[in-house]
Amino acid sequence: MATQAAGTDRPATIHDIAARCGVAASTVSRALSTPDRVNIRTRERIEAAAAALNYRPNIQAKALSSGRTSAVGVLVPDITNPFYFDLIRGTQLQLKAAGYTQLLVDTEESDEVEATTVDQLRKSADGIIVAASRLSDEALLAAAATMPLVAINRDVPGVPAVIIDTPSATSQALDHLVSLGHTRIAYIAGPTTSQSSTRRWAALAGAAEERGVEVRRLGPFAPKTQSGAAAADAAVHSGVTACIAFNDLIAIGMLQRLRERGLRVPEDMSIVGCDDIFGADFCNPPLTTMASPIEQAGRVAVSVLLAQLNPLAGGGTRNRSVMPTHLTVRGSTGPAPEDTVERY
Amino acid sequence: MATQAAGTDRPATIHDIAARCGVAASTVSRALSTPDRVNIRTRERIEAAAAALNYRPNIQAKALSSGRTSAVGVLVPDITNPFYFDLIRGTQLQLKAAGYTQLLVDTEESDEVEATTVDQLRKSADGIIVAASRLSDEALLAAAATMPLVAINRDVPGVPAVIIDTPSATSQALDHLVSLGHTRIAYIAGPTTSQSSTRRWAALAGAAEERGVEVRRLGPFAPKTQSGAAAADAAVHSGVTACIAFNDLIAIGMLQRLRERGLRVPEDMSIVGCDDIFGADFCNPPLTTMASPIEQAGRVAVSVLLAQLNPLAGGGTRNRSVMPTHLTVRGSTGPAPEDTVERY
DNA sequence: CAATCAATGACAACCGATTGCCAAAAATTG
DNA sequence: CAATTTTTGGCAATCGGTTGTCATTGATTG
Repeated sequence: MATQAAGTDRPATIHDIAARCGVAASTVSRALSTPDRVNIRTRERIEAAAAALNYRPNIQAKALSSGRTSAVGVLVPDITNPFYFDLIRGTQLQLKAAGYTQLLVDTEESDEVEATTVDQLRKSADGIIVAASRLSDEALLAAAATMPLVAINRDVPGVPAVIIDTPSATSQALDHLVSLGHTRIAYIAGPTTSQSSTRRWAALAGAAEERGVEVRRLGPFAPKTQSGAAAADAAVHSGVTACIAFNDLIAIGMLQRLRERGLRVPEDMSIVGCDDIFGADFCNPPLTTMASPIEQAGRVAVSVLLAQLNPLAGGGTRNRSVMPTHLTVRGSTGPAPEDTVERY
Repeated sequence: MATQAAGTDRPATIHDIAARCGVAASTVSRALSTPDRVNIRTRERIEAAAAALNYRPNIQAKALSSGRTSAVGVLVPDITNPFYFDLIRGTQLQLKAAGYTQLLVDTEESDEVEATTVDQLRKSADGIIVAASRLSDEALLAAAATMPLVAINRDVPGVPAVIIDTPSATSQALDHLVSLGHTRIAYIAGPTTSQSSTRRWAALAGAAEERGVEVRRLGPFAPKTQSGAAAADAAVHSGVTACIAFNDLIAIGMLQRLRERGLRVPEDMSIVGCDDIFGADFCNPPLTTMASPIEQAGRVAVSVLLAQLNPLAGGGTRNRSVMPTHLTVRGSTGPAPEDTVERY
C-alpha cells in the first residue's frame, strides 16, 4: 500500500547519511559542522547524500548534546504595544539571519512573570533580550551574570544594554515647547517600574531648571491609550499648557480625551509623545513625538548578544549602545495660548 | 572562594533527585510525569527533593526522548501589521496556559519563506498555526497532512481552520453604504494570494447584484498604509463615492491621501475598512470598519490545534470555527454626495 | 628508505530525559 | 496460609546528535 518509493518515510538522520556513505556517524557530524576536520572528498560525498536525503538536523538533539540551543528569548512587557512591533521585527530579522530562532514572550508587565520566564529560558535559550525590564537592578544583574543577556532601555552597570536616548530628545521637546511660548508644562509619567520614565523625568527636570520654566510631574500612568483620559484630566486640572507624555499610547489617549472635553489641540493644549509608534502620524491631530530607530535597536541588541555568545576576534566588543532620538514635529504642538492663567 | 553552599552549581537533573532520594532516575521521571505509576510516599519524597534542588526539566531532552516538543509555531505574514498583534497575543496566552511555547515567525508575505519555515518546524514544533497563509491550497493541504496544523483565515477542505467571517460583514457594510445613498462603490482588493480578499469580493459582488448597485474591483494593493495612496487615487479616478477596503491599513492610507488631495471624508468619499485594528478608532476621521474578536480567534486556533494534539475524550472535535464579524460605524462613512457624476 | 608528523575517520561516552520490559514486593483472594 | 494479582520501581535501550580519544593512513622530511 505504501505509495512511498524506496527509502524510509521518516526524516533522515546523520546515521542514514553515514550508512549511505559508508562512514561513521561522527564523521558526518564533523563534515557538517567542522568541515575542515574532514577530507574534502568525503565531505562532498556526505553533503551530496545529505541533500539527496533532504536531511535536516534535529535541533533538539543538537541542543542536548552541544548545550547550545540556537534560540534566543525576547521578552517584552506587552506584545500589543505597537512600540514593540518594530523592535520585535528587528530582533527577528537579525536573529534569523544569524541562524537563531526567536522565542518571543509577553511578560504582561509583570516582574514575576519576567523572572519566571528568564528562569525557564536559562536552559532552552542561549541568551535573552529583555525589553523594558520590570526587574529590579539586582535581579537583572543576577540574571545577566547567569546567562548572556542584553537589556533594551534599561541601564544597569554591568548589564549589556541598548539604550534609546529619549532623555536627550526630551530636552529637545522642552526647547520646542519653550520656543512656542509655553512656561507651564507637565510630564506625564509612565509606570514607576519603568527606568525610561525615571531617566526622562530627571533629564526634563534638569533642563527645565536651566531654562527657567516650570515642569511638573503627573502620574504614574499605565502605558496604554486608556490611561490617556486620566492623564488628560490631570493635565487640564493642573493648569499646564503643554504635556510631554511618557509614550505615544498615553499621548494618543490624551488627544482623544481632550477632544471629548471640547479642548482643542494644539490651540488649548500642546501634546508631545514618545516613540513615534504606528498611528502617531495619522491620529488627530498628528502627534509631535520623539522618534528613534526602533527596529535598528532590535538589531543592535541581537548583535550585542551574539557578540557575547561568540566572542571571536577583536575582543574589544562594546556592550552598551545608545540609539539616537530626535523630535518629529507634527500637528499636536503649537503656540501657547495667550490668556494663560498665570497672568492673574 | 565558592560562596555557594554544598551542592553543585549547575542545574539539577533527575539523576540528582534520584541520588538524593535513593531511587532510580526512571522512577523520578515517572513520579513527575505519570504520578499514578508511583507510590504516593515515594512521589512525595521526590517532589520535595525536586523542589529543594529547584529542578527544572530540560525541555530539549524531554523533546528528544519523547518526540513531543511542547512548542507550537505561529506563522504570520507580517509582524508589524497591527492585525496580528491581538492574534499573537491570543495564541500566546492560550499556549502558555496549556504549557506550550510559542515560536513566532514572520514569513514576510512570502510563500517560499512560509514553506521553508513549515519544513523546519516539522521537527521542532508539535504543531503549527498559520495565519493568512500565502501557500497554495495543495501545499497547505500537504503540510496539514504531515503535521498538526490550523489555518487562520484560510478555507481549504481538509485543513482545520478558524475563519473570520468578513464576507458576511462585507454585506453589512454594503447595506450600510446603500442606505446612505451610495450607488457606485469600489472594493479595494488585497493581495491576489489572499484568500480572504477573494472570498470577500465574491460576497460583495453577489450582494451588489442583489441590491442593484454597482461595485467595481480595484487593485490588487499590498496590505500596507503606503498602498493607500494608490488606492485612493484609483478610487477617485474611477468615480465611485464609497470604498470598501481590504483592510484598515489600506483604508487609513486612503484617508491620509484623500486629505492630502483636499477631498473630505466622508463628505466626498466614504471609506470602510476591515479588522478594526489599533488606530482605527483614532485616525482622522475615525474609521468605519468590520470588527471581529481577533484575540479570541487566536485562542480558538490554539484550542483546535491542541485538540488535534491530544485527541482525548469526546472524539467529536470540530475542526472548523467561524468567528462572527460586525460592522462598527464611525466617522468615515456618510451620505453620498448629492451632485454625483452619474447625473450627467 | 626509514622516521616523524599531520590529517583523517572510527569508537564510544555523553547530553537529560522517556519508556518498554521485567522482577521484587505488596495486596488480594481462595 | 498458599496462590494469584496488582503495584512499584529498577534496568537498559533510545532519541539524534557532539566531542574527546585513539588508531590508521598517507605525506613530509632527514
